[in-house]
Amino acid sequence: MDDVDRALIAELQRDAAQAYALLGRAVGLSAGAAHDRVRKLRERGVIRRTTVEVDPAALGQGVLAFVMVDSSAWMGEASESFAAIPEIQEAHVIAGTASVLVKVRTATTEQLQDVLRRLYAIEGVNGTQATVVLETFFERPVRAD
Amino acid sequence: MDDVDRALIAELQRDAAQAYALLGRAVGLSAGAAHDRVRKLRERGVIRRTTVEVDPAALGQGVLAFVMVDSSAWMGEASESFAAIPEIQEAHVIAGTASVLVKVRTATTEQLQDVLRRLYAIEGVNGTQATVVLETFFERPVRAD
DNA sequence: TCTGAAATATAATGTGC
DNA sequence: GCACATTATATTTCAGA
Repeated sequence: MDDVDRALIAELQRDAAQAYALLGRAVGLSAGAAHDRVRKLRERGVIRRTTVEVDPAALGQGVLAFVMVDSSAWMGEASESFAAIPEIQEAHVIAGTASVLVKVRTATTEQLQDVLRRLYAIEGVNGTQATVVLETFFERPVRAD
Repeated sequence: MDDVDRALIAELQRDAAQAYALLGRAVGLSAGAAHDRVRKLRERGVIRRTTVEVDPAALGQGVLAFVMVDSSAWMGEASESFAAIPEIQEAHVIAGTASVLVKVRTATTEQLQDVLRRLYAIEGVNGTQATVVLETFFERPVRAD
């Protein structure tokens, strides 16, 4: 995991569809060497997968909200309960008054309300505190360099 | 933007490195037809780019926190001020008491503290309320199906 | 661990349906 | 808009340094 690996990752985050020859040139390596390093980064799990970034609004998910989920019980084993709600994009156990923070995308605020209803149905959930996003400044990949 | 397009996007989110022949088979299309639809989805901006998903911990960013940024002034034009802090992965203008919600990744809590310091330095920022993530249940792509 | 080249597979394009 | 065929291009592998 040296500077060349980090540069490769940064390039791949920018465009994972480019040829290895180009990728190698960007970091000062031959196509074969770039290929080899990327393969190892995948094997070691540093690179988890190649994926596409989509426009949520184009998929009919123009509403973004963060929801603090308050609970009475220990939520450390409740991962599946949250994963079962498809509108939830992220779920994190947090330190503080609430116990879980979730990121939710829906088409409408009515659907957001329905997600809150389903969150209340999870065993141990006491309350929710939803914060609706008015504008997203930016969402960018994990910093590689 | 029909069900086939949505299925294509879901498949590409799972693995954007697969061949068009496989991709087409997964949604009941020939390789050429799949290729054509994906090209159009890119042109229309539904698919923004092909990228790689990385393990933040492997890049030395094991600390994740969400920070509510309170402000006195209107923060609607402050995008660049937040973007200038590389540890900030996402920044959203929100409805509610705070005005901006940011997602931050650092190596240590000391570095998180330093990010808070830099947030305070932004014109109009009154205070911050950081919530450290203890465990991430999941982070998954935008729902396509 | 890299380079360079050869074999193999895929992408991209165009034609007809 | 889809399927098929053809060309161009990239991936993948391997020998050698």
